[in-house]
Amino acid sequence: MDKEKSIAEWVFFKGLDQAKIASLAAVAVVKKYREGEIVFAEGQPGLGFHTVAQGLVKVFKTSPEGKEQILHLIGPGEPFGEVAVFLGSGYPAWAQAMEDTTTLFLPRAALKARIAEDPDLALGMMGVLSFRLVGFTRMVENLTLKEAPARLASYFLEAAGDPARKNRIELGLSKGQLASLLGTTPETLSRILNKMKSKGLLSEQRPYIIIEDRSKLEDLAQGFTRLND
Amino acid sequence: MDKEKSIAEWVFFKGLDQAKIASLAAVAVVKKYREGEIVFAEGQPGLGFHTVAQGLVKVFKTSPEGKEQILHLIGPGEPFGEVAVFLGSGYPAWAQAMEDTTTLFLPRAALKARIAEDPDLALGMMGVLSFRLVGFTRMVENLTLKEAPARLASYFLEAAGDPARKNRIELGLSKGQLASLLGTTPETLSRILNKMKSKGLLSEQRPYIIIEDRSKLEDLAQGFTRLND
DNA sequence: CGCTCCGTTGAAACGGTTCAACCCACGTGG
DNA sequence: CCACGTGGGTTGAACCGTTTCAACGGAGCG
Repeated sequence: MDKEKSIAEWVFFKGLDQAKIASLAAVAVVKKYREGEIVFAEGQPGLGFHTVAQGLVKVFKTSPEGKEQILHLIGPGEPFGEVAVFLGSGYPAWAQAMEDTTTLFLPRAALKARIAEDPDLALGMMGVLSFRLVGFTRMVENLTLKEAPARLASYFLEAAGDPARKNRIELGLSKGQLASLLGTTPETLSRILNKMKSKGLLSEQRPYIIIEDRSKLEDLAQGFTRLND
Repeated sequence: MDKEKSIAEWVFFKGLDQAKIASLAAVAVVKKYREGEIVFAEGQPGLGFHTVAQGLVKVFKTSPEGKEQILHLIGPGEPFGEVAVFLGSGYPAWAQAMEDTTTLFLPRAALKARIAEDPDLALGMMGVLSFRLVGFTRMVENLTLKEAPARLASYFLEAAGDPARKNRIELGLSKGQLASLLGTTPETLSRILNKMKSKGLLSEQRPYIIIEDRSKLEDLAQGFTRLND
């Protein structure tokens, strides 16, 4: 994941020409958050949306007992908090900076006005929303149709990238946070990881995970195989 | 859920004037599906999207072992299959008619052209996508942060509507399908339902469910209470 | 009538969580 | 420089919700 990107590469601005980008940037507000700081709370009125410039933000839900489920991790160039803008509602989840983070904040009114006069921007935004939706369908599929080992395997394969030449994964996350992203607990994650290592599917060289047997990992991810064979 | 709506009431067309609706309808194709018929398959190229005119469609994922997870139920006036249009990808899930169903199909190119020239349409579409996204956040929250009884309770409360005067719910679904929507099995659903009845939370008068104790049901839905007290 | 489909019930098995203890790396302050 | 506390990670064992498998009941329909 790039630490920094030119603004023209940002997902949200992709394909726009310089003039349009400049006109958007003109109404944007730079905001800074310390590691651990809450960017917005669930239910809080959605006055605009953010795009991460530098840093990492997690979007998540919490249960009354304090358990958390991460919905997305947002890195540089990626937007978050968009839905509240279009629904005119509160934010549907929490957002918190996982590192010191800088975002570009676009106020709701300004954004809607721009979109209303610029079809390219509108189409880009719809692409972003659609992409999110596909991500959620996969997430629900993983949570309900696959067990934890398969979810972890899927995660590693996705993190390694499709080109599939890089078998070394840097998980820029604590294992506890990874567990929350995968909808499980740190304990189970630890156990599964051990089993994967002992079966030769992967190894660990902190802070990296090395995929040792990609095809077996893929079988696991798709539910063709169990971790108890 | 209404059995039929005027086209101007459809989610997707809401707020558009008659001329615009007419121009969209002109490029739309009416399609008919028998109960059980597949509307589109996962991965199949997304050549356009549908809006249900009459009937009911389920959008779902399947596991290799044949288990299914319903993502959405789509009723009259609601669109489905939109994301493939904006991503230019295949459909991310399956769609199947649960009753005899008529849809209005809008080809991809026509839609994109219309959106490019009509900001209202674009904003409407973004509203639809955002609404879907919020639904997914709730779904993931329910699946990972709540247990099955709480999910069922949430479902009933939502189905009863917020105005909360109507305590009689018609579930237009087989219990097996409801189980699939809630991410569980018919057997567990049956057991939970029985427990809820025996605890006086609700009763059943086919094909209706009657909420008998709304506040207890709410406590359950929010995880304040367990079904074993 | 008999078939099929849906729903229900029971009992066993399973995956995952929970709780507790423990380890270790690290940073802080005496 | 060492003692100490802290937070992330790991391990073990009991527990729990849910699934699975099998059997059965009833409604609807050819």
